[in-house]
Amino acid sequence: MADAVSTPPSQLAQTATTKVHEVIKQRILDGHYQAHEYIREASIARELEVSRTPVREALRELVSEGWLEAIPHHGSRVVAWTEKDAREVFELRLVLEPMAVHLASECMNQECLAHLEEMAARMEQLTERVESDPSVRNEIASLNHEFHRKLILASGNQRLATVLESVVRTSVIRRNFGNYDLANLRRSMRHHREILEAIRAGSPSWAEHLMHAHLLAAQALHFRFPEAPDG
Amino acid sequence: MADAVSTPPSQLAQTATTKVHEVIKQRILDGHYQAHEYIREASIARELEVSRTPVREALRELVSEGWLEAIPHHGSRVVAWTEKDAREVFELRLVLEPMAVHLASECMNQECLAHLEEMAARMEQLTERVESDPSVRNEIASLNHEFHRKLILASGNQRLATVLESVVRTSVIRRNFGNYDLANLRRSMRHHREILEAIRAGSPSWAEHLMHAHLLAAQALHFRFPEAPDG
DNA sequence: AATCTCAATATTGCATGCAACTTGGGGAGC
DNA sequence: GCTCCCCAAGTTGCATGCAATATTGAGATT
Repeated sequence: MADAVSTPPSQLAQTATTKVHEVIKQRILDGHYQAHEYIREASIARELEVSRTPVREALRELVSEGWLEAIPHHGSRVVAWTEKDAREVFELRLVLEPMAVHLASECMNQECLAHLEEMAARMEQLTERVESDPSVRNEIASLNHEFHRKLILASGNQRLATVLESVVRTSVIRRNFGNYDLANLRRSMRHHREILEAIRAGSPSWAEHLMHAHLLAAQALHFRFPEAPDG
Repeated sequence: MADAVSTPPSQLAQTATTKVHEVIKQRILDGHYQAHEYIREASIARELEVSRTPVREALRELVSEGWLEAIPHHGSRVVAWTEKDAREVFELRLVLEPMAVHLASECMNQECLAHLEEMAARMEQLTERVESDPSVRNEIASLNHEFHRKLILASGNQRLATVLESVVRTSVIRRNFGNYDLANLRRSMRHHREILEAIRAGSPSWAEHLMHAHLLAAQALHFRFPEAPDG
């Protein structure tokens, strides 16, 4: 699970800059770095035993990607998330993900579809264990993220995938499923299966509207518990 | 027109890095740097009389923003645009801009609407001069870009604006209106006025569908002349 | 007591030198 | 003549030192 969400800037050449980039990104996701916390070049450089140069380059990238915000001559800090940000992200997902599923169902190949069905099945199995072992929530969340990602990539529109990832990643990755009770989890999993059914049936419109409903359900739950578990 | 499309990374502190950033971006738009041309750190540093450090940082940013692509240990070069890229961008605009107009018409204030109407009127005036003075095409294109940008910003969704700008900027900025004959130009300008009418009438749905049609017309013209004037 | 000034400190911004890596060409071997 | 290997040139990757700028706290002034 270490390299799941990572996206090496260009190709996967392990250079010092990319290493710093990944470490900081992971720490933001982990919550190790909190909102509005400053990332000091010298301290992270000491800690990772590199010079300030690759740290500076990694920070620049993270700023461009929206993880950090830079204040000239003062430093870079982790961006803070407001309720408005969450609304903006949902607004965009509500439009882009149904579009992606529509496109994906028009050009989906059997192999990819089978893989997605397998993922959906695994998530459903895990869901039935969530009450006896709460730690599987994390596993489900990570599988869910990967499921959506794969589905979006299958749209064939590379830009759409890039844009969606850059919009989604920061917000929902961690908190997802914290609010879900067992009934809502089961419903979410059924949505996944049904979307794949629609794709297999060759109905882009069916798949598209299911995804729309799927996200509206997630949105409703999200705003029912405004600042829920891990805020 | 110099600072029209520029977006300083964070705030407008004129540092060497931002200067290099702006210069290279402008040169890509100008066509001074061609597709797949490598930008050598040392040469641009000599030319702008700075060291390689700010150049490297600017290049990193430009890679993250999608203007350049980096090949580790080999260099950064201007991205090349294929027909597939153009299709992807139109697919995204067709979904995002109507959405933006819908949102904008729900929260538009009178001042902003008046400004947009003024811009639309100016463009219409310029259109009638395009046959006697072909150079006004550039002015119209720039006004058009600004019109769409303002409209999108009025949606109130900052992320939507950021995403759209990052998707649109590279593709259509330069070639727009090269293909348009007078009839198509006039129709395009009428679309603008009608969109504003719909907003003033308080009908988000009307405005949204007009924008959709507006972009479909542009798309049709674009792909009618696959590699038209300034490719 | 409140406020303004200024200097000390912390941090980023930039320049330079060297190391690591990629690439292309020439020569040895087959 | 062809292929492989190795080296040299060119380019990026990184470390270090210094300059420029922002912040903060103490002390002087009102």
